[in-house]
Amino acid sequence: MSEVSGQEPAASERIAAILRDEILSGKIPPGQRILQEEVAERLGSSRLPVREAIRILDADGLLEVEANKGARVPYLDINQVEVLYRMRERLEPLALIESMPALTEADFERLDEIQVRIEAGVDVQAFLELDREFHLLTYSHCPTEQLRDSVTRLWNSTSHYRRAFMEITGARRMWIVNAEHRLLLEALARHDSQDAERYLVGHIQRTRKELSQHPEIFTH
Amino acid sequence: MSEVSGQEPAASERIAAILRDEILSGKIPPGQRILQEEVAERLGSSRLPVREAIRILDADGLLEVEANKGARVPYLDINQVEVLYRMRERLEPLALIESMPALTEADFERLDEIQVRIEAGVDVQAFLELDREFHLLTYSHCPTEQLRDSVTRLWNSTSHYRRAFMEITGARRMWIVNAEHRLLLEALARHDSQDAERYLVGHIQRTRKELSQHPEIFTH
DNA sequence: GCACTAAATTATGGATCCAAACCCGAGCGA
DNA sequence: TCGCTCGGGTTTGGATCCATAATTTAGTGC
Repeated sequence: MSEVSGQEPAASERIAAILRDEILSGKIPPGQRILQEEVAERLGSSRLPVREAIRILDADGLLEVEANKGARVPYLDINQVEVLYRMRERLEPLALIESMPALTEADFERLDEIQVRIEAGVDVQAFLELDREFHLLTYSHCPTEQLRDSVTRLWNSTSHYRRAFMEITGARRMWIVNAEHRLLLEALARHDSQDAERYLVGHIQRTRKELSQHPEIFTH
Repeated sequence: MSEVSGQEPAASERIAAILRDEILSGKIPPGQRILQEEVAERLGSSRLPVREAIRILDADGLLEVEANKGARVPYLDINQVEVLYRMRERLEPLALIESMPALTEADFERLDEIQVRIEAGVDVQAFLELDREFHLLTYSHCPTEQLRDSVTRLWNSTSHYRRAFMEITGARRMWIVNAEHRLLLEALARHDSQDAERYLVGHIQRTRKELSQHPEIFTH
């Protein structure tokens, strides 16, 4: 057999993953309507698994669906994004605390590798992907799936605005991100949950404040 | 036409609502498998809207689905429920703060009415429903849908264990709940967000601690 | 020329049928 | 006796077809 995979993921999962990528990468921007038939044809399936995929992405906070009117990538206003960031400030430290004790040596090596690459200077798209992997990796051993999922949802639904922010501000203040990441890593290595939580909250809070100084991101 | 309703909610929504009720009320307990065909026949529809309903309830945290293996109400162990309570301790104060300024006179009247009925003494099922309405009403004006949904998810996925706890402990320590609710109401009436947050966190924390003293709830 | 209406087009929602995966038990062999 | 394999039945996953709701467009009357 050509497929080595042990478990074929259901077609709906596969389609959801593809659409998720396209939304997170900005290929499908906020406001754009998702046409079931168009997606089905493009991905070579019937409309049914697309419908299920849309439900999945709705649950992920990436789409909003209205009965008989279809699905679209939601526009968020500045107040909504602010609240999403405040949710992150409260939930992510909990995920970090739950995950921290189980972080392995391999995790720390990967985290360091990611941070080195960020510091080497990368374009916006690469930074967004690395930054996402960095933080979600620090939460990855959190044993409670609901918490991991909630955090992922928050990252998903704010990704477009993080990109818009980065594209506006460029790499000017990147040294702050790097300093915060380094401090966080150092606290994690010491297994100092208090410091780790403090640095993480500061990191998210600062981002929120800088973001709210650019209301032009939210005009559409 | 006999139906006055302006907007028929989709069948999948209707079915999801029915199943949600049955899960929250305990008619469908943790561990029980959901058979699509059985539900479809019972509710007089085809399997398709049931499938969509299952996706919705999965997103609500009420079901867990596995590819090709169907959906079931998840068992949670004591550690998972502890983390869900810690999430509540962090998220619900935020929802309360966001909602508080928009609470109306009618809301306060309803809150008082609910509390009076709780104090009058009710059975477990009625208490659970009133308590849920009480708290969710205090969050109802939170303008961010994601936050309201997250809080609702947390209430949903812990409801079974709240019931089990109440059935074990009975009304013995109900006076504490009543005192906490009254203090919370009073702080809300004063528009004192600091006090309201403090009382709310204490309320949830105490419940979590009492719950964790009854590990027998989680044996199955 | 503009506004309102009605029909046609388009997209989503639902039902039925078929295919594939999983589960359980019987039978065989070590 | 235990374990493995093979097969039938059950259940979920996917495709196609039809119904219904929304949108757009063409037409008509003022």
